[in-house]
Amino acid sequence: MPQQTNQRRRGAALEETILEAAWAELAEVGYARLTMEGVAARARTGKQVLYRRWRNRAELVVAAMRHSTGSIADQPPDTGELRGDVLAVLRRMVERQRDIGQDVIHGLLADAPDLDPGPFAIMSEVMTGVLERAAQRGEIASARLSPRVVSVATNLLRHEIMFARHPVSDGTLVEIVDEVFLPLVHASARHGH
Amino acid sequence: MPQQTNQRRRGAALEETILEAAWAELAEVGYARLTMEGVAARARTGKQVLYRRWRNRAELVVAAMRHSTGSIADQPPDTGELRGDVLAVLRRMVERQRDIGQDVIHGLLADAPDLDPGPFAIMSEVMTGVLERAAQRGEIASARLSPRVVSVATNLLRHEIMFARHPVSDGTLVEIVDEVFLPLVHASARHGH
DNA sequence: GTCGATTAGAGACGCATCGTCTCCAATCTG
DNA sequence: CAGATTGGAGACGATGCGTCTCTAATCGAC
Repeated sequence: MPQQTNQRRRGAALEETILEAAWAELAEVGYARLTMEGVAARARTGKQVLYRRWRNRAELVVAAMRHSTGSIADQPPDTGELRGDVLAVLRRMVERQRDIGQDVIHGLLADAPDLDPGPFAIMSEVMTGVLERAAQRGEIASARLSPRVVSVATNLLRHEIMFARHPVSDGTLVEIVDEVFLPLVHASARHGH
Repeated sequence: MPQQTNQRRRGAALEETILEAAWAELAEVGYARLTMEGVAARARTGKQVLYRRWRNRAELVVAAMRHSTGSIADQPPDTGELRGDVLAVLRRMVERQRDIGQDVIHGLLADAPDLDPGPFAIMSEVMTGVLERAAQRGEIASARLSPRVVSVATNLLRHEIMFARHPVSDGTLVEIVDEVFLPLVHASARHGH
């Protein structure tokens, strides 16, 4: 008779299982109905094991998101053209929204108002990079724009994502870029800095 | 011995009491910890009376908000100048945010994703009015701007309200108006919409 | 005014989930 | 091998949900 080791998981391996269980649960029942007991059951472990690692649902979900989706900053776009780059960034945000789900964003905002704002601020940096490359190509006079202008496209899109009832359409992205972002970039050039 | 009528409240009077109780509860414990039992207790009535009128917490809170705060559309600003009018609108939004509380907005978004979007769309109309009056004064060439541009200031502010950890500063409003909204309005004029 | 219809006031109920706690056994460390 | 750590499982009290039930106050029709 083969030795029936129970193969009890621990440490990192266990953590991985839990985060994947949380991610699956999120996809299946959504944030509002995700429960600690549900995740524990799916991961075949006890609640205590979850609470040992994360203080609450919000923290667990944030960890699961980090584990299962990459950062947009990882692969900056490079289409060789400012407009294409900006659109690419926005499209990636929309894609990410689809993966994560609107209800998760709403839920996290409600549950964890003191959430780390880092992941939001990072879009500013991505846009700064895009603009700098456009300036190097000579597409725009200078990348020295007001931070407000730099982040206007990503902020408008985030607003759209928060309040729209349907997935944000590509047409919306094009509007944001062509009617708001690019005109502002060019207007700034005209008036110096 | 005076007749001791119990003065049992009904109908509109009772409803008023409840909405005020909900509003007070909201101010005292916030949305996340507002409970139906709490509101009922404060209004000295039973839960059933609440559930007879509103299907859930979110609906009750929305009703309480409507009852206790006016609409921004009620008194359109008139400073005689486009910039002043837009700033006045944004300031009123901030004021309203202060009255209502960020956590209420987050909570409602999470609890009632199918919330009536009317109250949001209305800001677009307010801005349209402001722009039309500016056009009549001859301040701008035409009020026929892209809807995206018309609502850019209010949308950016709403984004700020959603994600900012502190009350939105007046400086932020000025930035939105001077660095984004007005440049866009003028740029549109140049290219003739 | 009397009388039925309505609905306020109060709270019990069953359910779900929270976050804590307890227990035993599997696994790791030395 | 022995002791320490941690996983697996679930009981526990607390809380609040939304429903239901019961009595009594009030209303409207006559």
